[in-house]
Amino acid sequence: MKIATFNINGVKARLPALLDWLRDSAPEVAVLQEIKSEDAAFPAGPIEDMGYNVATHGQKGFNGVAILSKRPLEDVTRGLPGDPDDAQARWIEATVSGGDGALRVCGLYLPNGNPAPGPKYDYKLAWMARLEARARALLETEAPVAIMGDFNVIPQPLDARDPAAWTGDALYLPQSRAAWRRLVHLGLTDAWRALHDAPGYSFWDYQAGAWAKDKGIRIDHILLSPQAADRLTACGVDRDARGGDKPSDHAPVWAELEIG
DNA sequence: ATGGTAGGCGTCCTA
Repeated sequence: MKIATFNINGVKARLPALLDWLRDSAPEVAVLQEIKSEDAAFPAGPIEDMGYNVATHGQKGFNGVAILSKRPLEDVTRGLPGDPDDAQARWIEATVSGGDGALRVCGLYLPNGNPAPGPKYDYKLAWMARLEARARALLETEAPVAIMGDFNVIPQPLDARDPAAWTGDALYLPQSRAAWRRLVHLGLTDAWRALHDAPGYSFWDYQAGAWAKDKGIRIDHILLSPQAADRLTACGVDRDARGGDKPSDHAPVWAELEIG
């Protein structure tokens, strides 16, 4: 089962690029971030025509997440637990059943948090604390779970071409990276880092020729529960998508799990 | 080199 995450930065502007990527990479399950669309306006038709079931958790103008799956989506839930007053659409879960087991898929768009310090950074850290609580509950199920999306965290210096440029940024501040470590240390496997020593960038700013100079960062991650990590066979970044026509500023990240 | 670019129903905000 090939699973993938892709921050598409606006589904309306990105629909041709999204359809091209789905055709070329053909993930079984894909989570999307920054759809920047309400549920009713999400262009599900052309995606369903490619054989995907679609579940969205949208919001007008900003944020918004979705899950696409060639197999039926079961038990869909929307919103990260822990704060009933949080109106930002950044979390969606669904179960995808394979022939020999089910995978709980979580798609997330973690708050950027800039400028830091400030209320946006406070929101990021509070959101990460809620994420840790949700991950702990998911791990207690002892089932295959994938928590994936745009984490807006650069875990280590290796994950940035120019780490010094990110000093003081909410994506790289010690508190952000400590919260990431607390999450992973619950018992999750960072799929890319488990299989690769290479940087594995997934984001390049539109500005200042970052893509041309490969000044990237790795912020799109796939975290696996032990029961999912046992079945991990490959992980990759679809860099071609970043170099295409009218690209997102992110590239998709995918993992292959031996779940039939 | 403290700029630069992109998307969204927007005369700015978010990234």
